[in-house]
Amino acid sequence: MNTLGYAILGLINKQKITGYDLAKIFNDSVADFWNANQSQIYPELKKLVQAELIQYEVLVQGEVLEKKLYSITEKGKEVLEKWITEDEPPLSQNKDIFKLRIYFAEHLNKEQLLKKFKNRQVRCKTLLERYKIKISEYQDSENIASERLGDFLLLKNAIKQLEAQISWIDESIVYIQAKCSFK
Amino acid sequence: MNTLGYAILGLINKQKITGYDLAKIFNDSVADFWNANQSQIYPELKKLVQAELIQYEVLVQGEVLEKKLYSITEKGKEVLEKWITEDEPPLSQNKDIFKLRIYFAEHLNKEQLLKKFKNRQVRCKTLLERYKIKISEYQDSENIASERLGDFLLLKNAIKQLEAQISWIDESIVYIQAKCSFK
DNA sequence: TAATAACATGTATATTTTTACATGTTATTA
DNA sequence: TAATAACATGTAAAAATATACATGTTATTA
Repeated sequence: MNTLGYAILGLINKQKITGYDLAKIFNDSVADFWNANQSQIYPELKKLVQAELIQYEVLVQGEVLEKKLYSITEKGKEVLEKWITEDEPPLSQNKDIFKLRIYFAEHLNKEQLLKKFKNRQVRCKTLLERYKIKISEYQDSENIASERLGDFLLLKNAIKQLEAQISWIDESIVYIQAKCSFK
Repeated sequence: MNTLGYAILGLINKQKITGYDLAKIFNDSVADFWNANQSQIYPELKKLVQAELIQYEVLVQGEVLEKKLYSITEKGKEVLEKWITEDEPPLSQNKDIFKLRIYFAEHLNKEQLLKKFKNRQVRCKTLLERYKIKISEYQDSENIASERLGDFLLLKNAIKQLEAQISWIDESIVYIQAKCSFK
């Protein structure tokens, strides 16, 4: 079974959920460390049902619209538990087109390079603001329910990473501006 | 053309190089923001040759071993230049199994969770040391040749990101240890 | 009430990436 | 000199992922 399967299993374990809402979670909350689109999610759900790791009940909304509400099975819980406690793979490399282009920075002149950094800066700051709003919902960080612990820790992580990213961008901009020997 | 093609093009543009050495670069220097293995690299090289973006000369090493030394063409330079100056795609999401598991932290008890974090801590610190050694080669950071500017900036980035990661891990460990309400 | 946004589930196709295989050479070192 | 690690190029097949399509429903709002 692949990682996406476990990701879905873990999300379904948190709450009964439809495929559609799973897709939304992959685009929102979880997006910082995993993602998937609906064309992956629906087939994967089918596989998980076949493997008897999840099951579903059909709800009818309105007159006819059927939606499948998935829940985890006992077998699913066991499989999930086992996977979570497995040893970690090596540190993952993160593909990043922006960084790849910066790596080839010699092709850019000062203005072009600065433009790239400033564009990235805006994007990072925007995202950081979003995360900060999210984390402000955890006022009482001393006393977080265990089912929200993961969310909280990863939100902290995302914020730290973004702050580091922004700090790097700021320093790079200063460095590039100061550098006169530039084509 | 896909991003890997541009990555290879950019690397070949820095220096004439063999497929084998490209693979090494993808596992070493560039690994922090892009990677590829030989089964992707060789077919991609073929495509680039067909598209006349690169060319090669055959070198003979020892008695019979032929190796292909690739270099960029004028057309290749133009294509590369154009790609580098393109607008950036949205911030990329980085899939990370460790974070995914932490997101499901409610399944772990205190010791298990701490073990995961401490394991990650060691790996990050090891990598950080490697990067710090690398960056120490740039003593005179005021005066870096433009063809090494990208390397330098990205090394800085990798170090900042790792430091942020480690700081997050440290704080998380303290937080988890202090948290008594734990199964 | 008509238009539209959001909800909901899926398939088909193409692309990308990984894993494993397959073959042989050259340099090092025990 | 025999064994081995590193060098070197590639293919086959499987798995994962992305893009686009296809269809229809329900809730909102102008």
